[in-house]
Amino acid sequence: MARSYGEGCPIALSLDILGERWALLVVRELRLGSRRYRDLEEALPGITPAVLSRRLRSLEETGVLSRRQLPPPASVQVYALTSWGAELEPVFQALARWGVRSPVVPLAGEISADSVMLGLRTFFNSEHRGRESWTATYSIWLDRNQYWLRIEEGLLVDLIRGSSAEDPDVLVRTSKTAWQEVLGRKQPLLRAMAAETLEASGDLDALQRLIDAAGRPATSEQSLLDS
Amino acid sequence: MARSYGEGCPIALSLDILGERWALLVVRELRLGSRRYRDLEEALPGITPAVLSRRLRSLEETGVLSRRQLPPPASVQVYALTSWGAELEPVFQALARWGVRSPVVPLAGEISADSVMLGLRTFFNSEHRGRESWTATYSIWLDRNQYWLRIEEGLLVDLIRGSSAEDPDVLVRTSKTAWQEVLGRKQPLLRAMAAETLEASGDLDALQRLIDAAGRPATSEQSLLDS
DNA sequence: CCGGATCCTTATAGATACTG
DNA sequence: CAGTATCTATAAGGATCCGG
Repeated sequence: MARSYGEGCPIALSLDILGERWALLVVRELRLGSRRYRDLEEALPGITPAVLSRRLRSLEETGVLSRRQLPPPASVQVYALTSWGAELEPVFQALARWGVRSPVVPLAGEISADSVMLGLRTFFNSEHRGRESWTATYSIWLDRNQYWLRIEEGLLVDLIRGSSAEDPDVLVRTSKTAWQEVLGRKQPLLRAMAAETLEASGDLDALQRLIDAAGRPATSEQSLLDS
Repeated sequence: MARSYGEGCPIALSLDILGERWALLVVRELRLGSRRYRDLEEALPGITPAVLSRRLRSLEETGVLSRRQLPPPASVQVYALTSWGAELEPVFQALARWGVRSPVVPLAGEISADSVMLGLRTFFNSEHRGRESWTATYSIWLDRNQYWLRIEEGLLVDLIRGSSAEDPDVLVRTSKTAWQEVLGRKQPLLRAMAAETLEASGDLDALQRLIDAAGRPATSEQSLLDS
């Protein structure tokens, strides 16, 4: 927040806080829970230590995130969103839904497993299948990354890294790319299982429902620009 | 869009397109309709011609806005959002709702009449008063700026600069600051009228409903940070 | 190792002047 | 009016180094 727009507009204020390069991506990396400096550096290829350090300080000062010392024996420092920082969720949702429809600049490049799972949350449509509602817990492994997901009465109420104490209703083991293809409807669930690129056990019906509900509205290759 | 984050994440793509300084504020200025270069320069105090020019070119190239020549006799060039650019509305809404709750950095400074009217739209809550629904048109003058607003069955369906062919149900003439005080519940409508800081004619009941529905959730002076 | 700070280079923004 | 051109000041990128 070095240079301010100096306006009384809440949008300008948000941009004063989040508008510098890398700032919003640093926040994005904290959406699934707290992370260490090293995790952030790794998740943001291209960021330099000096910039990451400045952003963390600035975002801490403005109340978006907080730094905390984990108790011994871990004793490491982690960064986590404040409750106000967590309220950026609608901003991410809006940006993701907008970006995915980009008609000129193509969406290309690598995407992290975290982002794939967050995309599931972003495009989760609880209105799917005529409000059919279900409740289930999922443990999803994408390569080496484990996620825990809980749907309650058709609403995605929980998505975290790691596992939970309880046993999940569905256990999925797959790769990031195979999971993306299934979510993007490029490959039906059963076909991925037959091809052994996706391994699933438990309530397969609940898994199919999740995939149906999280399907995104096609990434508009042909959505024309209205000049 | 010079430097790209080079990610396949739709959020990163959105930031590639909108993340440079001033870019999103340029777009903000087009939310109420097309504007000329000069209007933008005036509405964005501090922007330099070189930066404005670069942003306009870049936003045009990426499909956010378009440049068009108005037909003679006007024959001037104006900038307008493409339909995809107009889909940024949820992003602005989310950013404004978030920024207004900033717990550390205060919301201070000047705000344009346009932004005041857009704030009305952002905080418009169609659920107000137990879904009571109404239909009305409003012509609102804030100092020298005229706006036209239409509510249909409790939904804000139209907000533009200028006027319409038809006569409005309500006509309001006031200053930007007086209007802000009335919207912010610092001054009741009737008191502002008595003090002659606000002049209104027509369906005053519809005016009161508009004010009730657009009231924002207090700007959290005391909303504490959860460390 | 982890969590940065430092130094140098390059790119972008700010300021001001000027032109078709 | 709608921008370019030029110059200066910041901030970001890249590489290396340092203390716990």
